Amino acid sequence: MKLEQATIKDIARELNVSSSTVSRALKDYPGISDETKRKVKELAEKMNYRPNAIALSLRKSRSFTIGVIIPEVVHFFFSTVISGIEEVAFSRGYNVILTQTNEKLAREKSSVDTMLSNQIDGFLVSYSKETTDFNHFSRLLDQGFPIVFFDRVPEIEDSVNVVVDDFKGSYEASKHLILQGYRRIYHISGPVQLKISKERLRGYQAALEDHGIKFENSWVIECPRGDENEAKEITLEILKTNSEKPDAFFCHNDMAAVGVMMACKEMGLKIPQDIGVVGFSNWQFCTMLDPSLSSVAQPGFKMGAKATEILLDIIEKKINTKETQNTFVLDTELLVRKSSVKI
Amino acid sequence: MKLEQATIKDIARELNVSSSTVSRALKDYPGISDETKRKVKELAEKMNYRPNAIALSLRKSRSFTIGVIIPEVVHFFFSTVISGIEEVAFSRGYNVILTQTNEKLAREKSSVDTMLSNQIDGFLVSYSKETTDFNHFSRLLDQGFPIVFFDRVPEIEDSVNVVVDDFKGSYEASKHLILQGYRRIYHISGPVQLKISKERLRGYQAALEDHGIKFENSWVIECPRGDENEAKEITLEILKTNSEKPDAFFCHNDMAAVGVMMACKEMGLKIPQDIGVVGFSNWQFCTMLDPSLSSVAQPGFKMGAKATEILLDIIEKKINTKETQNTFVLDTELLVRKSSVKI
DNA sequence: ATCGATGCCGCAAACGTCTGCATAATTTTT
DNA sequence: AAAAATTATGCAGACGTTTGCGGCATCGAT
Repeated sequence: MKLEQATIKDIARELNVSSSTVSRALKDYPGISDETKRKVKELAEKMNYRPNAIALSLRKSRSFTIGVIIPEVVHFFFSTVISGIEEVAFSRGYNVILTQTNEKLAREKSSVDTMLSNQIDGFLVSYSKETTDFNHFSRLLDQGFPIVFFDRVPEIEDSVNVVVDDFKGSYEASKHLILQGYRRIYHISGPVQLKISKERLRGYQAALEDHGIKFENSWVIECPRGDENEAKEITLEILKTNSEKPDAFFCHNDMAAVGVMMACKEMGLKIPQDIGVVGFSNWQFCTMLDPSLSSVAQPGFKMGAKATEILLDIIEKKINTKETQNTFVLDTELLVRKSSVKI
Repeated sequence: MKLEQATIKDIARELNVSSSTVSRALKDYPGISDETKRKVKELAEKMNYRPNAIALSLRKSRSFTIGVIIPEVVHFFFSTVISGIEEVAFSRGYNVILTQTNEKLAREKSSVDTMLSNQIDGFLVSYSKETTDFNHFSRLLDQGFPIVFFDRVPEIEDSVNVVVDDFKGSYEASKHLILQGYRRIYHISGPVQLKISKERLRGYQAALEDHGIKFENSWVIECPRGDENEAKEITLEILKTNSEKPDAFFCHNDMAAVGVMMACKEMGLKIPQDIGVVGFSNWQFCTMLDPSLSSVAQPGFKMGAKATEILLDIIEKKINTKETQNTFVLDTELLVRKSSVKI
């Protein structure tokens, strides 16, 4: 059953005027008498007229819709980003259509295609872990199509990016561990192909060097999936085999940190007395853990809002991609909790 | 900068045929020679032709898009529902446009409006905590517009709903606590205006009665916000003032359960030895807590998938709203972990 | 040679809205 | 009183697709 929606034509017929007049009256165009405007608006109200956005899109070749592509909504961080995106988009009269890639490249590509088919005005993208080739995006960028990348950003010339300062956040977290007296600080790192993984690793290394701690390659362990089970396995492995044991872990994300904590408990090690732990992203559960987990908070809402503002400015030609700075960096905040404070 | 997209007309001009022919050739309609089809398809490929979904929507008065309205994406449960929705929608050729209401009625209403403006083919709705009047939905239902409600469902005649068996899940969880030897089982309940809150309360009461435990009204405490801080406050209050102390808590959701656990720890009570705790929803963090939290798992993905299947069937007229059963109930699963097993 | 059937394709209208241009009616200016 | 300016409205075409209908060949059968 289709919804019988009143159209401009219906109003026009009823009032014995042309659809042009109705269209202009509704939009308060000049050159329409106040009397006519009043009648049109009244009837529109009465007939519960609702403009057909599809027809408008076709006519204007603009859909007032932006496409958002993210890896997974279940990630707390991404879900806060979404809120920021919606907030700005709605307040500026845009709709949001969203798809998650589930970290699959194929899904990412097909999402791009169907969104383009739907004539979206621009993209907001955080790409999948599988994505190493950015042709499907750079092709569009070359044609001048508006895209803003956030969080996970590509290394493409001229792409507009919004990121958090992973390096600094990572540096601060590592420094905090050092100042607390931890010395043998291991790093559970993320998948190396992601730029954020590299940045977080760099921050960690820089902090160690700056504080005169000689850094060992064996202290860095990659944890590609980044979930707690993987991290737990890896940590157990380390705690059981390594001759010189770690006394702290700085983790690429909070899930990994949980894995580390579980492994430590299993080995009878006390946190934070024997082992310090710091995570990244500040998931909701950080405060619920025992001990509560120190973490680097990423401003998800702000990132979503900022990225959207930039994208809409580009779409509305308020800024020019070629002229604008192309990477916007947001600050993180280190939240110190019990897991990293020696008593 | 707009994307210069090739249209059917462009292909037609290039090949000296009419747009009708191109349209039909692309869709393998009968009555077009194989030769022409080949040429059209080849050129379409070469020109990177992508159908304009907007034009199609206008022509067909169908957008192949469904609108999803949920309270908040940060809720783990809802984010899994979204995955289920996307999965089914995409596989059946539909797009998804999503908005969160942030539990605000005004936002819910305006979302309905803009989505209707965008000619969506149907709604998938879990309404906000503020919503007590369902006129904005029942009006549409009366006109035969396809809507499926999930999780939070209204008590409207003829509305099609997908829910989990809150009663049974709640009953099983409470029974489990009883069988573990807990007797003075308190219930931290959700906002009373939500049907799910009522159902969970009923299940809890029924379990107690069936096992000969005399039920006291003071054992049920409403926790409207449902976050851990609120629950913690309330629990501390109970533990400090009540003369006859509880020996277990069955909570309306996992966040509340965390609050209970924090309060117990603060009071020096051991879980599960002194106090048993069971939550609801099985958030990711349940396994990360210490002790791990027993919880009633809701099949979020399945719920999203099921609701979408039903909605699309209604849209495509495969089923008739009047004839079909109108409430689909999915089973929950009690996941017993350490927080509720006396050792 | 005629007829009917069949295969291939184009015309034109429609979906709902906007907008440049023309037109008609009214008022102002000279 | 005629010309010019202003005001209020309508016409028609466009955005990109689909689709009912009709037209023109070609072919086989009678």
